[in-house]
Amino acid sequence: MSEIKQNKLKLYDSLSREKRVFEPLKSPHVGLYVCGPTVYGDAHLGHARPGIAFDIVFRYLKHLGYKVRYVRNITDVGHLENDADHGEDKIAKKARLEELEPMEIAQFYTDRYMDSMDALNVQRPSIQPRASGHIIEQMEMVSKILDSGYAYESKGSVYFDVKKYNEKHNYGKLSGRNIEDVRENTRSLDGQDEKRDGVDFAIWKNASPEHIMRWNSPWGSGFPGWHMECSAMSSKYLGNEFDIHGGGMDLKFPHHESEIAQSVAANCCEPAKYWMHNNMVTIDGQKMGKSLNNFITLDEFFSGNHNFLEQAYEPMTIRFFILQAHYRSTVDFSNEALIAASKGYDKLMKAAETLAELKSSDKSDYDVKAWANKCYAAMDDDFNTPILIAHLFDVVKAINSIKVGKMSITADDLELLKAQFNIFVFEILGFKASEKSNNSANMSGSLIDMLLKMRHQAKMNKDWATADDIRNQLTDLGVAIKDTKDGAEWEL
RNA sequence: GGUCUCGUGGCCGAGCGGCUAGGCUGGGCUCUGCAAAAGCUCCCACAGCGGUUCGAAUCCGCUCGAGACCUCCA
Repeated sequence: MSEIKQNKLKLYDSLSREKRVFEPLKSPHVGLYVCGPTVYGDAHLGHARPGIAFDIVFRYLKHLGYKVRYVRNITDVGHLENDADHGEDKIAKKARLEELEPMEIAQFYTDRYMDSMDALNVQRPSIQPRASGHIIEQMEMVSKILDSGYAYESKGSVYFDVKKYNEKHNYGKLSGRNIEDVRENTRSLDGQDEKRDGVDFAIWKNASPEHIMRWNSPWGSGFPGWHMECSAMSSKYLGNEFDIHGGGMDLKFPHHESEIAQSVAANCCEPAKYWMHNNMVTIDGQKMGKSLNNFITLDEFFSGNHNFLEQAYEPMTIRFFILQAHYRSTVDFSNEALIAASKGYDKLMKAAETLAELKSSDKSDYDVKAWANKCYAAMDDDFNTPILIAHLFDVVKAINSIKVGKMSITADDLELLKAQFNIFVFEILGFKASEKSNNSANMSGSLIDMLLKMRHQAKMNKDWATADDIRNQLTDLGVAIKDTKDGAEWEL
């Protein structure tokens, strides 16, 4: 039996709209389901948000000792287009344009998505199920809902009967709206005349002739409704009731709202004990998204190849930037903010190196335990990473002070500090030092050390011209020289 | 139009009844042959107007402004 760390983790539950103490249904096991990407385009900064936010949830829960099964789906089928492409699958549409197999497109962008997430040091979920691989499960769930009487068949499609559901249950409880408001504001969609009520939504959709992705079903040739995949796959891998369901705020309605209704109708219970929603990334104060066409892809950030970008940004800068804001707040993108994040991140990483070489003495001026407790308190308070990062910079100051000799630390405290610092920075926040150390780097390191010796000799002789010449030339090559009391240090 | 969020210093962003985070930027000082780095330090903000309170950025009301969802969206 594994030990769960003593903690008072609270998380904000979107359904009850309050912070609740986290208590898993079947401790030490935790089931976490997050809505993943629709793979018909490159991942942009907006996709990094839930990727990183729930990576933190995943990492922290594991750190606390829970056995977490993290499921994040890949949507490669099912989302309807509006406008000119009534009823045509988004992926199928793209496929037609590029004359590729739909699955080829899906695979291509799935791989690209994974690459981007890997670059951001987002840990891979335990399971990444594809919607197209779970058509049978989805059909089974549609049947169950029909059996329970909360759906009806109409012209080869199956619709969820919201009105009937709402008689006994509350459709709208998650997104905070009532069925009348929804009805009034529903615009006319394809297939509206097939529905008994405008608020009803398709759980199985009849495929029009030009629709490429289609499967035979008891109701005819078609494809699953928009929200079925998450309901079917979450219950398959995590059970009818699991702990946490996450996703972007923009999915609350209608996606998550409908998921709840489907699960109640099919399985007689609500799927998740806690609902978590990350907020949006904005650009010029507006949501960055596909529909507004104002997005910048992660690859573009990494390469700097975009008009908005003044420079390229390291993946870890993006990660740091996102974690400096709380996941439930919007973050506004700007070059200025990213450059600031980049500098702050470098400072943190330098401190990590300094810490590794720190020397202890016989007394401590820094209360390491109190510091660590504050860090845990920040994480326990709904994963408050900005506060955690603020505490990290507090200890960075202490680390630098100890190095300069203005503060001191005992061997025991130093050991604890190293352990906890690494836990918070690398294990929980998931940062990683940039990989500079390889053979050629070692070689150039030796060469730089040699040049520094020559410079030291020149300095002894008060030959400032030579000393400065060596330093300036190294600086031009991108090697920064820092003179300290113990001799010169350098970094790339 | 409906539902709901949010408006914090030069910028980004926490806090959500008192002790006024943190990062970036800018000024000063220490160290140093100079520089860089680091340390110390300064710049004490909470959209506006009322109200509650001994006390409000934090609670309530109104006004103004921004945004999200209501359609695929992370």
